[in-house]
Amino acid sequence: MDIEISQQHQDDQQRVAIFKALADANRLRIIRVLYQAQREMTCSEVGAQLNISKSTVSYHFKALRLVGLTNTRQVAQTKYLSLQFTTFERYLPGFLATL
Amino acid sequence: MDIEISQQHQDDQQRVAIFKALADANRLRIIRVLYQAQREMTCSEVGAQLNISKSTVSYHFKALRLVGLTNTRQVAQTKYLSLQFTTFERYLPGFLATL
DNA sequence: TTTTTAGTTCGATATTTATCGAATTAGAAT
DNA sequence: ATTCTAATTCGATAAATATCGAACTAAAAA
Repeated sequence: MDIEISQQHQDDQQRVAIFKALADANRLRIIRVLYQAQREMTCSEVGAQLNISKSTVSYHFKALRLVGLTNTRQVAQTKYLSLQFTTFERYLPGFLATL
Repeated sequence: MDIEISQQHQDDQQRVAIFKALADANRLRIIRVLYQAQREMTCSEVGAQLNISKSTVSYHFKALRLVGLTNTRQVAQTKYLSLQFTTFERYLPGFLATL
């Protein structure tokens, strides 16, 4: 019983973190761009497309990555971002399709 | 085209508001309690169950109501809260089942 | 080796937010 | 009319967050 409760509590921590990550217009835009492009994108690319400073984009990229909503693949100094679909499936099944 | 973009933007405003509303452990607990109870609940009732002060519960109730995640039915000075399923369906289909 | 490029981190700032107890409102019950 | 009950609002406070430009790091290119 205690185990179940604390498990639920832990899941809530993760849910809160994920919702926080999604509760920002720029991060939603980043997710949409990635979803619609159906491919990886770099920091600069997203920054240019959405007209946000590179430091801010970097900040948001990190926020998304930290809660497991995105993946990073690094090639030299360039980082490619993509959606981590399993996280969406698990915590927000059907959400991406609503974008 | 502009119409579609601004429509998308407006939807994002709503999405951000909804995610903000869900990005709080106490509000998630309130939603779970309402979902599992499968019935309306009052401010006091929820406050007692979750051990939160009544002013804080009232604050959270309002937050949930303002973004359309819950309904209120008032009887005299007592307010009964319930989930607004249509909002969940529209913006977070399948989410409630993950709780 | 110098210069360019991609991204991160830092410092500063302004805004938002969660929380509580106290005061308040409005209705119910005595 | 007084008292009790349910909920909201207020004031204060502490914590989190988004943003930018500037400084920095590390790798690629020249």
